[in-house]
Amino acid sequence: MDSNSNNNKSISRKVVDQLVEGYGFATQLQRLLSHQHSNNHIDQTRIVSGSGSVPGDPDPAEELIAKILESFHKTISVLDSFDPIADVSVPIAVEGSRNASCGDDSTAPASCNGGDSGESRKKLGVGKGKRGCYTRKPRSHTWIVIARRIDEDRYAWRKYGQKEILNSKFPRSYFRCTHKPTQGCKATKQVQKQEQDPEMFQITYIGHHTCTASDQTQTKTEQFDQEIIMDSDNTVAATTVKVHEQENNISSVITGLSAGMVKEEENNNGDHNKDYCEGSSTDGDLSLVWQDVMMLDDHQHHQNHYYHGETRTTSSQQFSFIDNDQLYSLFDSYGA
DNA sequence: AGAATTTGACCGGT
DNA sequence: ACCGGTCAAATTCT
Repeated sequence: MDSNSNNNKSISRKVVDQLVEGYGFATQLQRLLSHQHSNNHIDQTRIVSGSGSVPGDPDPAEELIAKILESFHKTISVLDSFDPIADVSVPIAVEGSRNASCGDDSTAPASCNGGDSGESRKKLGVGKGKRGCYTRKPRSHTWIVIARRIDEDRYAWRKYGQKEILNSKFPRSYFRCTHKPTQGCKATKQVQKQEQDPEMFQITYIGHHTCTASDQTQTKTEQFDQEIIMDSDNTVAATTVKVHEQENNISSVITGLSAGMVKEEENNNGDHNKDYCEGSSTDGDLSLVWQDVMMLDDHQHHQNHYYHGETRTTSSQQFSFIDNDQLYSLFDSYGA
């Protein structure tokens, strides 16, 4: 049992390592392509997306592509080399549809706080009506973004907690949707500086926004995904990887590099991220990059697919969402 | 004054 | 028992 789970963990670690590596390459490639794109008028033959490289020209893009392929190939090999049969059962979580009692669900009856009267709240030590009474909800839908800016998403967030995390240099901050009290929006996010690169933040989004943007500037909403993706304003931004989660959280963090401005966490106090709400940053819209990656085995260049949606091409595109359904199903099925 | 953040306490999962 | 996530009073900000 134990050895099995250890084995699983080491495998998943390998997988993640490889993915991280591949992801880094992919990011570089994007930069490269983007750079080439910006130089398009000078040297059109360099554009990789369409056709071809110049014969005899040692195209760095090609090399990167090869590395990417290799990296992801290794990943697949790792998974292949692991015999899932040995591990057997994989608890497939029911996606978060319960959420029983009090908790932060605004629709939930005030069962545990005894009506949540201000009275009872005050007597903390005295037994019931204590704060912190909630039921931990199953982590429904989470994905992780590595970004230099924590306001990348432009939603309106309110910080509700901060905590020192074991083995982490930096505390983790907890945010919930500003509209939770009014609209019961359950979206939350957690922000934590990366140890390896303190300029980068790991942002874990949990749940989708259900708030409507009635009191917000809805104009952003439709474009939200793309905004995250490219953030043309600041040239930035986030190399992102989306990670679905079923239950036994895999929290695989896939890092990426990006350049741009840094915002410290305090900036989140400010107003700049108050103006947007609604539109979900999420799955439905994200391209199925991962599937493409997984198929690189058989096919060759899919890099064009990394661009999501309407190709609102900007020279500073720096993104890539990965649909990780496949990754997760892999992880799940290997019990990672 | 109201909104947002901070921070220590508390709860639940492992 | 420990640790992470949430609550809510206190504090700070606008």
